[in-house]
Amino acid sequence: MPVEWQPVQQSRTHELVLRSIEERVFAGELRAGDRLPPERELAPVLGVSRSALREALRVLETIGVLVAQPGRGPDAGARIVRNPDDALGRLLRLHFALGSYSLHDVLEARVVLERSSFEGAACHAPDEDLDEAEELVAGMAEPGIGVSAFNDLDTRFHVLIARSSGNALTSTLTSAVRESVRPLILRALEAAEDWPATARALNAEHRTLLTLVREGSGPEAADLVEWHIRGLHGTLVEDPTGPTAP
Amino acid sequence: MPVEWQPVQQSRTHELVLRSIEERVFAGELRAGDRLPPERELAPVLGVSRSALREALRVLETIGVLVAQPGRGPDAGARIVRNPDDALGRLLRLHFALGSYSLHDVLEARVVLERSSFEGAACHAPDEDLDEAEELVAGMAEPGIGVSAFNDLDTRFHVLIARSSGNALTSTLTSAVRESVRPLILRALEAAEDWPATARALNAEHRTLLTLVREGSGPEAADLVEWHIRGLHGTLVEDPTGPTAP
DNA sequence: CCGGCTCTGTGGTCCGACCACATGCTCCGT
DNA sequence: ACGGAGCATGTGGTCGGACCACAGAGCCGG
Repeated sequence: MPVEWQPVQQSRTHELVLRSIEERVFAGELRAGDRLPPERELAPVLGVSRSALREALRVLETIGVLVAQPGRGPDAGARIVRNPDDALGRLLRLHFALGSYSLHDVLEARVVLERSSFEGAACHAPDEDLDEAEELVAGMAEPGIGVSAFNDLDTRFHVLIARSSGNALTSTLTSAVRESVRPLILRALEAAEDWPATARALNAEHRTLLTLVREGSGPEAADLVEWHIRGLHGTLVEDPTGPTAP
Repeated sequence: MPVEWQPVQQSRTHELVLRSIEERVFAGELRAGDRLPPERELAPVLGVSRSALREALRVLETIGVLVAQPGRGPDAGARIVRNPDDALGRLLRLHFALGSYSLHDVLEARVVLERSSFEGAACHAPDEDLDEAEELVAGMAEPGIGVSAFNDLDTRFHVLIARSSGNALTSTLTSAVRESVRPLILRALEAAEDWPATARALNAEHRTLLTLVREGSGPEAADLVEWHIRGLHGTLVEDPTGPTAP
């Protein structure tokens, strides 16, 4: 006796097409860089209309597994790629906007992921990344910097550290989560009572973080970034017009 | 002067439609449970063809933000939902198959996420979830259990703990990451030299984990699950036919 | 040799039609 | 008056064909 009922197999054509292409990927027959046949050829081979095929391709495109460009030549057509970041970012942004995740959940996830990022960065970050981070920190220290510009640089700082941690997966997740709360952080910073003082405090933390990473003090950097994130999120509030529990 | 060049705005119609719907979500005008107008009405309102609109809807559907079903009545049509798990799972599975992430990256991500899951579960897990976990552990302890069935139960165990941790986001991420390595773990278990002994060892760890969670020993549970995961991943190997560096 | 032109192939879009299905309504028989 | 069979309606899903915009390939003339 089966332990559980499974939802019956949907038979929408584009899902079948999608499954067919996915299987080729899982089997290793389709690899990054490969090109798919032109839509007008592939559709009749699969026995579906071009529309159905296109919807499947669109799905793969939103997952960040496929890009398509018109024209002619070696770069034209539909190609398998690996670009998960945009896809993951859009996914989390939308779901956060819909209230699938509470602010508290995002906070905890950020803490966990960025702790790992900074520990990894303390071990593996190449110098050029740290130099770039240095520039970002310097940019945030510019006197009279606007809230919006500060937020952009801060995002890039955290994302850069994540990328330099040497772990592509946690890097992607960190970026996506950070991006998903970007508008919220922006509003929080705009609501700050004494913006210059806030900026100075955050900058001091950034500079200390970078120093700890440079000298390889992973655990200390992790603790500080946790404190850094919790401090900032403490000033955030749930968007009153936005997501709430159902 | 802008600090950086931005890629020029693509003008593919379905992307404009997508952006338009996304903005409604971000603005809070579209909330979970809302219904979109029928495709045949919405397309002319947006000034696009039905095909272009449908491609945008398909994107939203793969993100887990929309479901559509034909027919008539209150449940028919396109509805805004919050179902990120399937979307995230498919995304990570495909990208892992394409080699966007190395096995090591996934291991570290699992460690970080599941540590957090078990710590959270030790604090907030409701008793009924732990009872269900108990059943799963008991199921895995059945003598003569097959590798495949064991793998299924093990997956459900880890996912259940993640869900009971009270954090929807880390839960989703944990599930997705665990699912993405499921086939790999399956092959590793199948290749185990002494499967019954392996199963016994894993079961002992599961039982101890559950006990630690029940008594609220978060840090100890986190340490054990890290050891548990690292031990299992140590037996895994990169798929020789599968993803490799470009 | 080179510059411009045309040809060709690609994805992107649009239109109109039909299909499958589930609901809601009507209408007839009891 | 009630109930069930059957039709009407509205929804997403699919299909086929046509056209558009664009970018490279190849030709042709200077």
